[in-house]
Amino acid sequence: MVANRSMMPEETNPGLVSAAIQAITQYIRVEGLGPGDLLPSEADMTRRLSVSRTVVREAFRSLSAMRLIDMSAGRRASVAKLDIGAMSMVIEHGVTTEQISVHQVYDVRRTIEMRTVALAALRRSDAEAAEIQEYARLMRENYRTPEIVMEHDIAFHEAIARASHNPVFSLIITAFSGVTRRTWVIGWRTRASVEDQIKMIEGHADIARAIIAGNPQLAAEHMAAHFDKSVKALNDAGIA
Amino acid sequence: MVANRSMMPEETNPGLVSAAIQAITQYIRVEGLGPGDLLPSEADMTRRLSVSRTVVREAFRSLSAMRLIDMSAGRRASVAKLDIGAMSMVIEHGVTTEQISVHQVYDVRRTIEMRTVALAALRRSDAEAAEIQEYARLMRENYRTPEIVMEHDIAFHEAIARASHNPVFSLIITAFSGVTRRTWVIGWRTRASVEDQIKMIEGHADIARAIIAGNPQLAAEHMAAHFDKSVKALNDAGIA
DNA sequence: TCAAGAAAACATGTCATACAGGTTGAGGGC
DNA sequence: GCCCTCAACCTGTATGACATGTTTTCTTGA
Repeated sequence: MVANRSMMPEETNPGLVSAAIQAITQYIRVEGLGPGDLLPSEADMTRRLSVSRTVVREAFRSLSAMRLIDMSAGRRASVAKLDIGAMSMVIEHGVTTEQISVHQVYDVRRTIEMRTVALAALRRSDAEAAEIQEYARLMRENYRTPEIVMEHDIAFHEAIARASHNPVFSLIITAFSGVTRRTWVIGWRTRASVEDQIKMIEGHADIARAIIAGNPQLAAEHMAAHFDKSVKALNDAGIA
Repeated sequence: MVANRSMMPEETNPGLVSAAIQAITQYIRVEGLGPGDLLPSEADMTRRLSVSRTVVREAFRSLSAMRLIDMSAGRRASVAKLDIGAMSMVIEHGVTTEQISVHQVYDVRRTIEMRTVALAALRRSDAEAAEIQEYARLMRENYRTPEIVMEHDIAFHEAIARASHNPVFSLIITAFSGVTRRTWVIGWRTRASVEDQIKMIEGHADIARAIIAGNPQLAAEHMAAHFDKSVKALNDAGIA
């Protein structure tokens, strides 16, 4: 069985697998597939591309790892809904291999979230406003249990990103959540007194109120203040 | 040969491959590997994880597709330098499956680039400043050949992102370049007269000058104006 | 002694085959 | 007409084989 090595004029990597990945993504584009639509079976793809099932499988598997497609036993692969999948892994990888610092992540988050919060103030539905407010309330209610505060904190920021109604913002912010989880507690601990901790939680309530009031400027200011305090906490903790 | 299915307490996907991916990334973290460092061979990993080479290969291949590791024939896989790899594929996928609109991408770019340009004005080295200026010059010089203008345009924005000295910004902006390539010409064509086109190119020169002058406010203003004009051009072209 | 070159050891790339187990739809029994 | 069973199809994993690329080792010759 002879493989066609010359289909892709500008192939990134040599190798049949890369070509197969290209072919599959191109298939999605050409066929105009959307989330949920089924792809050809592996056997089918094997015939189309004239390569072994091994190659096709590795290609499918790669796309699945990036969450561009969904795979599960017995059923054919389908086009996936937008998902952080790969993006969060790239960020995590960058941080764990020390190619990205926590400060750099916070700068990006600050930049983006000053925008998402303003958009949220302008575009949020009532349900979204209620959800955001609820997370702020839950943070206050559980202020004695850092882990729970953290999860609601993260959910709070993700909810704001969703309320911006721009999935790209949502995608990026959610991709950072993993890094946030690994540094959040450190920032919390530098807030020595309970008053400081409550003040930090109240910062979230301020943001929520500004969103509900539909005041983008105020919301952005509160968000900026919140990040400035977070970065200061990281600095105090000696995080590079 | 019996596989150990219970290593990972919080496995995301069922299946040995997902577990293997987790194990490999964890290996990188635990061993403290950085870019260029070698990973165990497939055979080695096969023994460690007690799974078939098939599974290990699919895991390696997935990480390679996300550009978290580098693979090539004959040599062992190594930890990769930070690369857009996966991120650009996620964005492309979102756009081609119509889960992300071009406008949404532009909003994100505007948000981020107003920051990168300000940072670049503050932090750019002389070499970086010269590079940015050079791209602006090349745009002017080739104003008759849209494709060349486009490539220099993209390089211009990427250079600014690099000059921000925050690789995360650089990563995100570069990940959008693919989408930009697919819409740029449309925006160009709506600029009917040569004067409009030159005005657009001069906008880039304005940005470059502000960066060289070390004026972050001015640079951000020029960048905002540039994006406003670009979005208007897309609107005029009827891009949703 | 040492350097160049050959060979062995090791690594990945691809293929073929096999079988277990999940999913789905067709057909038959009621 | 409904439910059940089973066949057809699909993915998940394992194994073995061989081509080809890379590194290490050892031999050989100067």
